Amino acid sequence: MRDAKSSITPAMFHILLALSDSQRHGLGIVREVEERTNGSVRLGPGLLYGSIKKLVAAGHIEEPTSRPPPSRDDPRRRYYRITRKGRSALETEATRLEQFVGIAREKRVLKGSGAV
Amino acid sequence: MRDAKSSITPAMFHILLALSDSQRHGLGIVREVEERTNGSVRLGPGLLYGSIKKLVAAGHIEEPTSRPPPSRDDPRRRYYRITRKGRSALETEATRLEQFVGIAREKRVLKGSGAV
DNA sequence: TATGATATATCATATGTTGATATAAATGCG
DNA sequence: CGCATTTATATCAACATATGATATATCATA
Repeated sequence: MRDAKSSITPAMFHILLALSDSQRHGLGIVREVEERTNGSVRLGPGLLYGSIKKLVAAGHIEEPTSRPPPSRDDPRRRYYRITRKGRSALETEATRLEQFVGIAREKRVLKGSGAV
Repeated sequence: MRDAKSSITPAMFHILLALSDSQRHGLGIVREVEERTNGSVRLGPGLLYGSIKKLVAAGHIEEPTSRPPPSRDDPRRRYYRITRKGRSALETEATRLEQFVGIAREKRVLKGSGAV
């Protein structure tokens, strides 16, 4: 919906979150997101590579010059790391979601979270 | 992105959340959402009425038989209230968002929330 | 050296969002 | 009262985002 000032898409949020603690390649991002969310978020190839392209264009992520040691590397892979700008956008979005969860808690939508 | 088993859209989430503590009419929903989110979520007419139509079709919300006393009513309004099914879908989505915020916290993306 | 797994990439289609436009009735005021 | 403004619902074309099939190539291994 109409968000206050240009924010990231849900797919971009998950990609940035996956890159927030480590650089990863495309399918590495997919695995991290799937594991962390218990399979509730699954990024298909169209969404993944399309979103990566936009995130690079926006300066939210970039390809690092360094790669893992050849023993653990695979030349087909393209690695990405989050930029300062990307981390800032991610933080903004995480804070927004936190606010939504807070509203849900106030309205007693979430089970077992007595506090108001 | 590809969510585990048919879930609601972001717009539907906010509409259900606005209806979770009171029945409201269309523009009443818009106001509630805008206030609660500090203006960060704004529902335009296309998204509002389109989403309402789908939520009714899905059995997540319904039009109540009772209306406010004539003194406070406006016959142009169409009121809606959340159903059991809608509340369940809302709870599921709120729990998902809570999980995402938890991940962000673990990855130290959110400022001033020391705990891991 | 074949086979399956991994990896990136694109595309047509489907779904979701935006904002302009339309229509009409309620409200406020000189 | 008469008239402008606000409130209210509704639709639509254009645009953005997501889905899943398809393509291509390389890697790992039996």
